[in-house]
Amino acid sequence: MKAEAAERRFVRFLKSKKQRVTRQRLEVLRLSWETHEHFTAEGMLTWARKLDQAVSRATVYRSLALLVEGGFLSVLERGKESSLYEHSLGHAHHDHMVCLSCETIIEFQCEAIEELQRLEAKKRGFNLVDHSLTLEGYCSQCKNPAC
Amino acid sequence: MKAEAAERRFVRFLKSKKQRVTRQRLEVLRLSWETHEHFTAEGMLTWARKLDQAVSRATVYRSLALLVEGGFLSVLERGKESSLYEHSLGHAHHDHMVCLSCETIIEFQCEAIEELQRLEAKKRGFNLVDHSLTLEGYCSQCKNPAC
DNA sequence: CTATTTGCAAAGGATTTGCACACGG
DNA sequence: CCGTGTGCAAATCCTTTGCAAATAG
Repeated sequence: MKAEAAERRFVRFLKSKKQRVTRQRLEVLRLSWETHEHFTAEGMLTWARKLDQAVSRATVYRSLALLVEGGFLSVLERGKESSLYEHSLGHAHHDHMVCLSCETIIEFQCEAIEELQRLEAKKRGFNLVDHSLTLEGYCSQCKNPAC
Repeated sequence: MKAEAAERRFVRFLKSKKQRVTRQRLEVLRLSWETHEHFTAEGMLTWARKLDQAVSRATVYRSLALLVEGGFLSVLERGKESSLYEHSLGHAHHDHMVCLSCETIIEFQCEAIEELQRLEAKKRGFNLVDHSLTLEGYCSQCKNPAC
């Protein structure tokens, strides 16, 4: 999805929630569309401050949460490490493999896994909303130090 | 696996790492075998203090990390929430469904999903070490408020 | 003996919050 | 204008760390 379309959709989303369209919120949305990498809240703050030195950390966090809630961004939580965000609208869902050595993130999709998840959920009368799957290991460029 | 067997194995594990067998470490191991629920570090601290008021929070955290490293416990990380631990040695691997409403945790196993994960990893020359899969949604007792 | 561990309290880091002011609709 | 949103700094929460004293082997 193009940045402009995302923006229009975000404005609609805000209005539907009776929330206001502010410069800061649009800025965070636009910036998140300008990269195809995963980014942190802190990274977003740095970018936003290049445009507007007054943007506050709190606003960046609040805007990111709003964008996640609206499905514009998806989050990759990393335990104690800061969360990574990526714009998701119009991107097919995917999961991640994270290299324990170089921290590279490889995205992958597997419809069969998704289907099995839905099946397992259904078996238990569980109403599936979302899921997160992360594979940990060593990427092809990093030898596994443990072996 | 029985508690005693786990204990013997833990002692062996510690020796192999040239680490010492201490009262505190054994206590944390034993206590983690006494419940079949998931527990937090703070919960473990509370239990441990019933036996020994002097146990420190730091030691509990350090022991839990050691037990995880040795494969005695597995962790369920929950973003900003505190991690949940459960004893895992001798338990088949399983994944979790977490109810967004009542927070109930349902465990499930699906060998087919595991197999597909291995396949996806192999495709990309990724040396798989571990994985975490969590399904979020609403359990059969909680109506999905969003619908 | 002497290298590890422990307990304590203080530090840490990511994220959230309270509040007065700014501002969108 | 009125109710949200923002910026700031302080607070929070879980977890980790530094260090002197205790202790395992």
